[in-house]
Amino acid sequence: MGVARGRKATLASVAAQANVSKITASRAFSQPDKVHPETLQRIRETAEQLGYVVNSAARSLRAKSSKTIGIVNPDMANPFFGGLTRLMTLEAQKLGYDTLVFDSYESQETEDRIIDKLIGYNVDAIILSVISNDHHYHPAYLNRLETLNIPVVLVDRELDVRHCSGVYIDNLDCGLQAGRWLLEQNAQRVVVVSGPENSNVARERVTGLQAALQGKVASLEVLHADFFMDVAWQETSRWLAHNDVPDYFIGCNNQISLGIVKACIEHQLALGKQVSLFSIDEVSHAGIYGFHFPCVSHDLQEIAWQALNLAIRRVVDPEIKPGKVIVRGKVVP
Amino acid sequence: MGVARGRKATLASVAAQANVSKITASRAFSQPDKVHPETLQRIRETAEQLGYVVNSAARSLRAKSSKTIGIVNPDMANPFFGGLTRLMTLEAQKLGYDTLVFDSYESQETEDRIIDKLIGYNVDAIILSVISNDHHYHPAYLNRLETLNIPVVLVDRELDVRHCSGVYIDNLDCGLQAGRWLLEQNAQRVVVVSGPENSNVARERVTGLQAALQGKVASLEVLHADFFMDVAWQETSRWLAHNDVPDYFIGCNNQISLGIVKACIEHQLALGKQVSLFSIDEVSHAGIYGFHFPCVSHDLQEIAWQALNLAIRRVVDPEIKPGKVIVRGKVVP
DNA sequence: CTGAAAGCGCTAACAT
DNA sequence: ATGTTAGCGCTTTCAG
Repeated sequence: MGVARGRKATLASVAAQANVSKITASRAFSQPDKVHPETLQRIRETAEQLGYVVNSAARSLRAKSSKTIGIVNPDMANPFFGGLTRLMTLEAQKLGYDTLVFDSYESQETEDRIIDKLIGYNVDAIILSVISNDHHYHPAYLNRLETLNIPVVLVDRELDVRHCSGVYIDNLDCGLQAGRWLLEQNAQRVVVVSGPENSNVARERVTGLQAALQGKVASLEVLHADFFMDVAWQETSRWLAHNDVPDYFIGCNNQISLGIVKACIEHQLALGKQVSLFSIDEVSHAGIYGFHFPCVSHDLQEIAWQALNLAIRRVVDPEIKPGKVIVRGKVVP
Repeated sequence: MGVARGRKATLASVAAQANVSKITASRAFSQPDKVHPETLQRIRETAEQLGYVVNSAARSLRAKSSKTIGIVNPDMANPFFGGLTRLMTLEAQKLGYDTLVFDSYESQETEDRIIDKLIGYNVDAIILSVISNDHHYHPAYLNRLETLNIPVVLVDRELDVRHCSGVYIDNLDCGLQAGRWLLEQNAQRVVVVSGPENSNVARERVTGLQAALQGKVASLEVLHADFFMDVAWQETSRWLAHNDVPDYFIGCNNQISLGIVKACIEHQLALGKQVSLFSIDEVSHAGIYGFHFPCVSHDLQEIAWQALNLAIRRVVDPEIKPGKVIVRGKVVP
């Protein structure tokens, strides 16, 4: 429609057409309140007509802030991270920021590359769930981000890094709450399927469970899997082959719980009758398939909001120190 | 490490340090084969040491190609789109392209905004699953994209737009294959839970089913839901309350099938015994919860590859006309 | 294989 | 409220 073929409308063309200077046209899009309403409208109309859209690349290059936040997750297919990302994106939108979302596929190399990419895009901050469960994971890019004064907010997987903010789950409390709830149910024989041994998240949850249950139940056994479904399924299955059915299985995250479900069903155990499952994190699709598993659930909305808040705060005022927020889950019986 | 605080290393700084001109340093990252190996290595080392990363914004601004492809989906939480996106991203990587991934949240307004954003990022092409099921949906941005010569590849949801490439599923064939398979199982009373009436995808699948089954089964009824779980669940549930249990339910996509599962289980029907389910698209988590539903399954890897191929082809040679690829599913019994 | 100059589209800093 | 100038970091083009 009246646009030269293959030629992109620029601020210059809009400005010329609307009889204003480039900078006024610029302000019409970045600081509309500093432009006279009539002028503003004329510019807006011209832009519309020319099909003009702001060139983010040029803006990022010149402006102090790109109004963009990077989000990096190890596995977007995991509903915990996928859901969180969607909520953070919505939250960012409200604050006038775009998000650039990347999946690191649980790969360290990919994570490295993505962070470089995000630096290259001049993001104002990075919200990051690292691929590692190890508290002492310290990838080289963290130093670079510190040097560049790009605020980092870690989510869920905690690292021992002073210059990063963090939103973490109170994992000890998760375990404690879960344990207390099980006591109320008079659970006697309890089997915990936990995550990898080097994972803080896993360890703390187990510690909480043990603190609440030790000595108060007939037996408390801990299996170690990792945070993926398959291993948890195999471990549970193996265990079931050699032991009597317990009162309760406890899954230490959503993927593990799925593994437990699969194993129990394969062993033809009536879940909820012969054996029960308590999950930390909600169990995907349970309701659809006719199950209800009590769990400790986390308010993703809250986590998303906190993460964004921690990020933006430091973007707006670089003097502000990194913050740390601990989010507590609650039992959904 | 030796980097000035808060100051980003630039090509100029790398070049100075390595005793070469900016352009040689530039080539070291964009066309390494055109730089003498020794020089190359010196530049690379200097860059490493300075923590230099290419500034994508500046590159996108100046270069012909940003080596970036935009991906837009209506719902990343749907495993069909989520999975596809992951595969397309991997495929793009192999070809040396980055992807910018956005979720339109099934909202037209968001879709509009995202497309503008992508134009602003100077993406080389856009791979798009639109929010609408309507064949005649024709958002204004499509004209803009045509004018700008930005190739568009539509995925799954077909639009009647000449200048867009497309990767579509052979929906009629889906229905036919499903129908034939049901005949082999001697299905007699069949209930199809379909998508919205204005959806081509839904209509074609139903047409295929009807063509295969009409007159060859005792009864064939079609319910209309939409492509989300909840409505399919309610419709199925309502139907079950007033009718005898059929031999087979057919779910016209993965979300609908989940709705059917939920309704059947709530009505205490033994899935696979009292009533069976055939799904178009795989049913999420079925295996975990102890079910196996025969389905028509689509090779996401193939779809992802085709989409990328169609996109890149036109990026590389703008003279190439939009292409259209139809992908056929196959029955997984 | 390497370089010098020009400029992509935008906005910060300073005018007016 | 609006304009002028300069320059962000890179790659294109033309030149050796």
